[in-house]
Amino acid sequence: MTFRLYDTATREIRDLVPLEEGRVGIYLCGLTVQSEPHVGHVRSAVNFDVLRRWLTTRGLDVTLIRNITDIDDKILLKAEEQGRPWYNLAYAMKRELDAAYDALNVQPPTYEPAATGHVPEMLELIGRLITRGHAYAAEDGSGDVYFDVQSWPSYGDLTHQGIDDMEAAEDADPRGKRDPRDFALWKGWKKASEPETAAWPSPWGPGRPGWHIECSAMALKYLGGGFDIHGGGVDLRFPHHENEQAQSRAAGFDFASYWMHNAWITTAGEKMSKSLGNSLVVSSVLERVRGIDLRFYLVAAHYRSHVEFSHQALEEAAAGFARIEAFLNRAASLVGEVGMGTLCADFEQAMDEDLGTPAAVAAIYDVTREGNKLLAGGDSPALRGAASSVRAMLAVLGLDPMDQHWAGQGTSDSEARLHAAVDSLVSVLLEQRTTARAAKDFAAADAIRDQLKTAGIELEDTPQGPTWSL
RNA sequence: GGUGGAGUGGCCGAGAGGCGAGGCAACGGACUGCAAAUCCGUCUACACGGGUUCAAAUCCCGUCUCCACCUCCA
Repeated sequence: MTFRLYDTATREIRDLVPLEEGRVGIYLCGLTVQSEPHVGHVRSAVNFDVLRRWLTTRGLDVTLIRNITDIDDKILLKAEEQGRPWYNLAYAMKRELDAAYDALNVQPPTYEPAATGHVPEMLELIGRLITRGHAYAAEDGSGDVYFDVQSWPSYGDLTHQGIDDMEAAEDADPRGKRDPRDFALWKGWKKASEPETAAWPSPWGPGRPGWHIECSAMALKYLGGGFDIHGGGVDLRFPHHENEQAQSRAAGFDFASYWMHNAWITTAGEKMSKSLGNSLVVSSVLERVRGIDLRFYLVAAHYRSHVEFSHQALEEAAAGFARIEAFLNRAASLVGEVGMGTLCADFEQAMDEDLGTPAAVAAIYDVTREGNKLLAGGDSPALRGAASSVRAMLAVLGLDPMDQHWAGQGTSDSEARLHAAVDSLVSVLLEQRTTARAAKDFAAADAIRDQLKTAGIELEDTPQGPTWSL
């Protein structure tokens, strides 16, 4: 069985055949760090994190590069509005982003290059494009450098558009362009409105890189001239990815073999976008549910499906996840430690077919149900098998509740001690209740149960005796 | 104008010619002193109108509605 992936460029699901056997190179467009990350941003990160984890469990050596765009128009604009240096804003937002990734258990990439650290590589690439006749310095003295789309016949291939069908930019200002569709590789420094710290020296005068060239330069540097998968959100297909591909291939590199794009999360039917101001900032969503619940919600939908975000759906998902989690906890209390078991066949099959996480989750529920039936029989090899299998499958999705990563999010050392203290108190009450029940004094027994419930403690009667949880 | 995507049961959400994905909620049953939890069962859906086929949510034609991208949005 081989892993199959939907390739946006060819519009079909095809076998993933790595350029180098046993190794996979992935470049994921990260964020422009200009504001707090919202749920849509982390969806992308979570999807590619699942891809990475699955390829790794399939025995592939994965190199994942996810960049940070830490210089661009909007960063400069917002920093100006907020009256602070642009690099201060970019760094602060980068830290927010890291916190969001961590809250959702997104593994750090192999490397996370920042645009500002790769200006020499970009200049070299731009120079190469000029030499090959695919780029030119603007003739208006602006210091801009543009890619010449007319010089590259396959421009538009990735998104299957003919260049003549494309709408010209709204602002008819051609600046120094030969064709309105030409895009900037390098943007000359505008002394009047831009800080000196945002300009780097170049053969065309001081300036800063265009957005598209950043990703090409960093992908080529860390993954080589040809690599396996390039990913990002669907909106990046055009112009960003089209431009990346054009400039990279025009410079003589093969670039990405597969293009993978995740769909949107919308709110109220509209795209979640910074400019619309309807962003669901991750930190505020996490005030209502745990990070693991949000991750489960994101993983339970297929990455290419559009998701209409709602708190109700999120809470339903959390309720569903709680059932799986409860099974693992009950199993653990019977068998002791639950290890990492084997993945069931349905799960593997689902994941191999273009990361079919919805079917994979269904497979987890199947095993959970079987496991719950086995629970009545006490400790058994079958129960251990079911519990360890559930745990292993969850781990592939980054959702293992026993992973210490999640433990950090709610169980501090002092909380653990508090839990132990409450446990000893509740145990006394549970003994009293058991005695009362044995004496058929149900009024007294129920009074204890109600009392605990008022305090926020739920009881569960199991064949092995009563247990409690908050 | 160009290029794509979507419409599925009370709700969320898979599937892409034929064996009722799964989850949440609800209801019934088992278990329980009663509950909770768990298990079993019930709720047989695919925007609309045609067509192809032994068989259509799935393919074809048409219609409606919604969404995205078209030069710096995950």
